[in-house]
Amino acid sequence: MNIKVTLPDGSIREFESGIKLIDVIKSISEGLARSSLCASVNGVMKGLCEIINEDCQLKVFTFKDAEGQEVYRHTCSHILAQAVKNIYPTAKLAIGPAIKNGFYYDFDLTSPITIESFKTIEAEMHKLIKEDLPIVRRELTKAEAFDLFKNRSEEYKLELLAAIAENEIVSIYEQGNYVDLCRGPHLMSTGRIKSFKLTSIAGAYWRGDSKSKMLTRVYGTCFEKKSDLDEYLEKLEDAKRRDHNKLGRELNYFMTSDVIGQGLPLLMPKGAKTVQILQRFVEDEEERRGYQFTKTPLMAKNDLYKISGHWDHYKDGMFIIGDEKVDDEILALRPMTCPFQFQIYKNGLKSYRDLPVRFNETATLFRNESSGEMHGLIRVRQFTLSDGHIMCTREQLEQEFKGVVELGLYFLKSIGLDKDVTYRFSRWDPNNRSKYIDNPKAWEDSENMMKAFLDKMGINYIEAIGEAAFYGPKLDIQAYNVYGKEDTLVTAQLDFELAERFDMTYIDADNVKRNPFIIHRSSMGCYERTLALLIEKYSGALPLWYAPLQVKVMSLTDRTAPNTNEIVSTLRQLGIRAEADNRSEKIGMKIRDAQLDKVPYMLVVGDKDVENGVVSVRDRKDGDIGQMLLEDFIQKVLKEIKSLKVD
RNA sequence: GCUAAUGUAGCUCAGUUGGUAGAGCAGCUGAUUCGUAAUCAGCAGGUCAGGGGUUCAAGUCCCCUCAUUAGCUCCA
Repeated sequence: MNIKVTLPDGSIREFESGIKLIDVIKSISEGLARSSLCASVNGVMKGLCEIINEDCQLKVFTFKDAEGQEVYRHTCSHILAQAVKNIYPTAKLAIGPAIKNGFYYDFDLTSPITIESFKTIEAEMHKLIKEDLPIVRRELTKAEAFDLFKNRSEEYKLELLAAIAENEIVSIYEQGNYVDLCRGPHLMSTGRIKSFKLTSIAGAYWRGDSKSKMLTRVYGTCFEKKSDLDEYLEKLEDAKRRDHNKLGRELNYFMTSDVIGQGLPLLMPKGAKTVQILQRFVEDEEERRGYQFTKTPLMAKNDLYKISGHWDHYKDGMFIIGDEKVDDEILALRPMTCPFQFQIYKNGLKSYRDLPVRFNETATLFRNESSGEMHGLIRVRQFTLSDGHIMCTREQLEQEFKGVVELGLYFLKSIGLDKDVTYRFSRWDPNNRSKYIDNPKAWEDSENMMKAFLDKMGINYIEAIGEAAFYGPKLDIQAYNVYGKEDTLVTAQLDFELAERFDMTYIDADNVKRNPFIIHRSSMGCYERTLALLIEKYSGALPLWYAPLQVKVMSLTDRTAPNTNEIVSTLRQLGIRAEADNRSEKIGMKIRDAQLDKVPYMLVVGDKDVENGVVSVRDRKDGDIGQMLLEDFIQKVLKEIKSLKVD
């Protein structure tokens, strides 16, 4: 019997039923057969050894396709597992998927794997690849699979099987002496893997549950071409060189101290200067956009957090002063600003004519992150947020929400991060209600509302279930550090609950008391985190307008030291951040130091410059750009600052 | 919090099977006054993260604490 197959180019060919996919592809082109890794048949992913026996639509994937890469890397994770089993026969297999740029496999080991063992494991993997073991897919009943993995003492596989429905058929993949429970698909044989490298080792909880056993996770990466692998590894190395945690310390933006404590970085003059510039910029711009600036206490009685719900939902994350059993009054450092600004809103009766009320605050917050979470300036225990809350009517909500998102984007664009973020619509998880205010109707309403706003604004977002705040859905603008780890930079949140809890009201036009809607928002995120991301993005060479030092003025000889001092003082009068370098060093040395310090402009002042009334200008990127009048240099700098800062 | 790695001069690092603590850069002093990424010489610099233990002897071996890093979990 023949079947009709619609080929990738749209043409239809007939084949004998039961033909292997690889043979179908070979009939299209030998070249494609060599580069193809997997295929989809009527939209279902298949390995190339699998057969087809019905009319179908065929798509073929190579390493150029995400589908092909995934299968390729997934197979490489199986080879890793096989190698580990060969070397450590007592190792138990957990799971081993493909991930972005690579793969991992989780093992339960009796003796630990170290980085030093990577060489041995990689050698074994090379051996398995060289043997070019065929990878065979078999389908078993759940009971058969259970027996198989029981005989092999793979307890984790048994646990995975237990979660599968009783009468379901499961697939296993075999290569040589190795068997894995796996949905697949996989490559046809181990020899298809061309270049790989094990990259790191880490602990990971079984099934991602912190109550479960900690397994050993081995990470690796693989590519079809050695050159692509090398390029990727080089990119990783380059990213590490930009790590703010290293660069930020080297360039004296921040430091930490053993006696101060974990997650409590100290911003040094350079870091503090940039943060100050950004804060002033944010505060001024928000004032223009109708925000009123507040300054509220850094701590409060726990009664406040009991009303807000934080005491129930996030007590573990707060620094609490006093012992409930001993003290009458318990204070807590604030982990957020909202209930404080809410108290200001409540001061005095509000009319609908007063709305929207927009409060902003440069708010220092304290969150007791668990010890393993801290990361440089990105995750810390004390930070300063460009915080704010808007109280408005239902009718004003869309306009206000839009304003919040636009403001956030404006700031991101101003500092240069707007192209490096993704948008996440963070929703609640109806299956995990203990984390949220249990009011499904309100969740549905507010999520629908936010979705409508986002769609109307044309924001390209992904939805994330279970990432909402406990009081409402969020739009999170996500940024990525040099390791690819994601963190929230800016957030805009709808709150349908706290106004009622805090008895925040306004008198509406019909003389009825109503609760306002609340938007919780940040506009530039928290400054420590933003600074970290900026250092990574620019490798420490921050754009002129918020670089801590803008101009270094260098004397060529001791004779011109008075001139550099005078130039520095002129620049400072105009608000340009300048410093003199009058050391008795050669100019090459001074330039080297200023370059390493990533100062945007260097002015060399020698006898000739003084004679001609000019300065010799050096740009940190373009090098020596020649002599110009100091006045012209000033105009150039001021113009550049203006053009960088505002869209 | 969990799994693991790391912590030696201001910085980057070396330090062998346990036997008196090392280099480069930075710093200080002196000389040099120089035109776009390191001038030369001399000097000084350490409770080897902190604490406890084993040993005739500990930077080195063991235990605890603190901090840093990667990943997991968490992230209002």
